[in-house]
This record gives sequence, C-alpha cells and structure tokens, in this order.
Amino acid sequence: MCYTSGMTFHATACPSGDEKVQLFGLLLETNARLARSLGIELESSCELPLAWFDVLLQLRRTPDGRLKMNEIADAIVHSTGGTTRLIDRLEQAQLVERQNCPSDRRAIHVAITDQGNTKLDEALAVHLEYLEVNLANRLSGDERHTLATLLTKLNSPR
Amino acid sequence: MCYTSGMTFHATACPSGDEKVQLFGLLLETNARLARSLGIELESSCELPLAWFDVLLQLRRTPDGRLKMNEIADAIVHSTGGTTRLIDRLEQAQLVERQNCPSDRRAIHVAITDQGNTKLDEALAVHLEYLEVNLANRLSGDERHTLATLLTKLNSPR
DNA sequence: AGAGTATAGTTGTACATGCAACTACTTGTC
DNA sequence: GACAAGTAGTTGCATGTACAACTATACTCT
Repeated sequence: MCYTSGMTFHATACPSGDEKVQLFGLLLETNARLARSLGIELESSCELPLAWFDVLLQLRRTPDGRLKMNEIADAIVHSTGGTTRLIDRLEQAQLVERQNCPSDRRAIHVAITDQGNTKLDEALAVHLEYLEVNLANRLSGDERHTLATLLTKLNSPR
Repeated sequence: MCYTSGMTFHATACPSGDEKVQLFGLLLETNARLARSLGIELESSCELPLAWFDVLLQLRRTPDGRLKMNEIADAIVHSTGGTTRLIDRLEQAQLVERQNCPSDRRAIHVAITDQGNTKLDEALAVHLEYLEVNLANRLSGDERHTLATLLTKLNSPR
C-alpha cells in the first residue's frame, strides 16, 4: 500500500503514512525504547524498578517529600488501584511510608523515608549518567529546550 | 527540597531538578498520557487494543503487509516472548495470520488479513480524529516537523 | 440533622508482559 | 559432513497493572 505506485488497496487514501500518524508512532516508539533502556539500567545498577524511581522522584520534587495517593497516581499516570499496590511494594521496601492525613481521614499521605532518599540519590546518579549518553549526546541544549517546550504543549490538558 | 531556600538536604546538589531529568520525565509523562487516552479511544470505538493497532500499523507500512516475528518485536518494542502471545491473540481474532517462511524454516511470517486491513482502516479513522484534537490543535505543522526531527535524533541508535 | 452525592483509597479478578529455559533450525569451521 | 555456535520462535512462570466493585469518609442541600 502507498509504496508501489501501481497498487491502490484501501480507498481511504492510506492514512498510515500520514505525517501525524507517523509522528505519533515515533513518539510512542522513542519513549518505549528510552524507558526500556533506562529501566534495565536502573534495575541492574540499583535494583530499583523504573516505576519506583518515578514515585520517589515525584516525592522529591515536592516541598515536604509527601503526596497523597491520588496525586501520585496522576503524576505517574497509573490507575489508583495500581498505585495502591505500587506503594505497597515501596512501603514494604521501606522507601516510603503511609501517614494519616489529619484533615481528611479518607486520604493517605505517602512520604519518602531516609532510605528512600538515599536510594533515590543513588538512582539519580545512574540516571544522570544515562542522560549524558542518551540525551546530551544526541541533542544540544537548545534542542532539549525546544523539545521540552513542545512536549509541554502536547501534555497540556484540553 | 531545592525549593525552600533554607533547606539543604542532599549533599548531591539535588539533581532531581536537573534540566535533563525534567525533560526525560516530561517525555515519559506525555507519552503515558497520550498512549492512555488513545488506548481508551481505540478500545471503546473499535474494540482494538493499542498494541494490536500498533502491530497492524507496522504491517501496513510494509510493502507486502508481512513481517517476521522478531521484526515485529523490535518495531513495537516488546520482548519476543511477549510478541508471540500478542500475535497469538491477533491471529485468534483473525486479524493476522502466521505463514511459514520458505527460505528459513525457523522463521514465521506474520501477514495482515483482509479482516485486519478492514479493522485497521476503521481504527485509523478514529486515530486521525484523535490526532486532530490532540496533536494538530496543540502543535503547528512546523512544530510537529521539529518534534519529529528531535525524536528521530533521540531514537537513533548509538 | 439527614439523605444523597462525591471523593480517597483498597481489593478481587483478569490479563498482558518480561525473563529465562527450551526446541528447532541455520551457519560457520575444521 | 559433523560439531559448535548462533538465531527464530515458543513456553512456564512470576509479576505488574487496569478495571470494577467495594468501604469509609467528606461535602451539599434542604
């Protein structure tokens, strides 16, 4: 289809080659490759699954190292059910702890522990090295800035 | 940490706010959100899981609608084991079929069927509409072109 | 205050995926 | 031509995640 000029298969003018479709595919693929290689790296150097790293990083970014379950779920783009069990595992590994929220008895605060902070520092060192190879080597500072801008637009709601 | 000026927690100068770390996080997050929303869309309008769509699209892009197992696995960034079962499901749904490869008796050709082509056309219509809303509405043609260029660089091996 | 609705989080269940071990075939080397 | 090494794909098993149903708490409106 669409390749050999003589063939006309699908009446719909073959949108599989559409510029937007290709771009979207490229985004999915790039992400999948990078996530996979980073995951392997983190797992093998720190025994830290990428999802755990992501959680710890979100907590670190917070002023007091603490987020509610649903905030975590949203930040890491998981279901709330999935997040419950993910946090179960992180808590069992003593990297985070659940705390009651005084103002809302339904809510749970998830706080990073000292062990969690230590682990995260370790992982960040690995991550930074990874980024040197996989980001900085491929994109200039300007390009990274542009990419960040474009992704932000893409990511914005509505 | 790194936010309130008075706090100095981690001696490592807090790389969680590093520009590259943030960019990488943004990439993961953007991708996760888009993949999720597209997945929901495709599933609800076409009963087609995103992974199936991805396989069909890869096959469509090929001159003769056919790929070997390991080519598919690489293209969609799955393990070969995972790909085997994914193709099992697609074959059971009669969207693709396995064919023996005459020149290498270990290899299997996976070919898209007529039903697969029909389903893919359906899904592409939904996808195109989705892209109009989520891509074209947010990024101009130039921006999309730039994004494609940057992602290609990121995706390139080495 | 009470009824109804909304929200936070957990749990049962199903399923998709990765990894490692395996079989079958091919290729290279002597 | 036989043996070793490499490659293609499948399978057992473990695990991580989503979805939907559920419990418990908060909010709203009268």
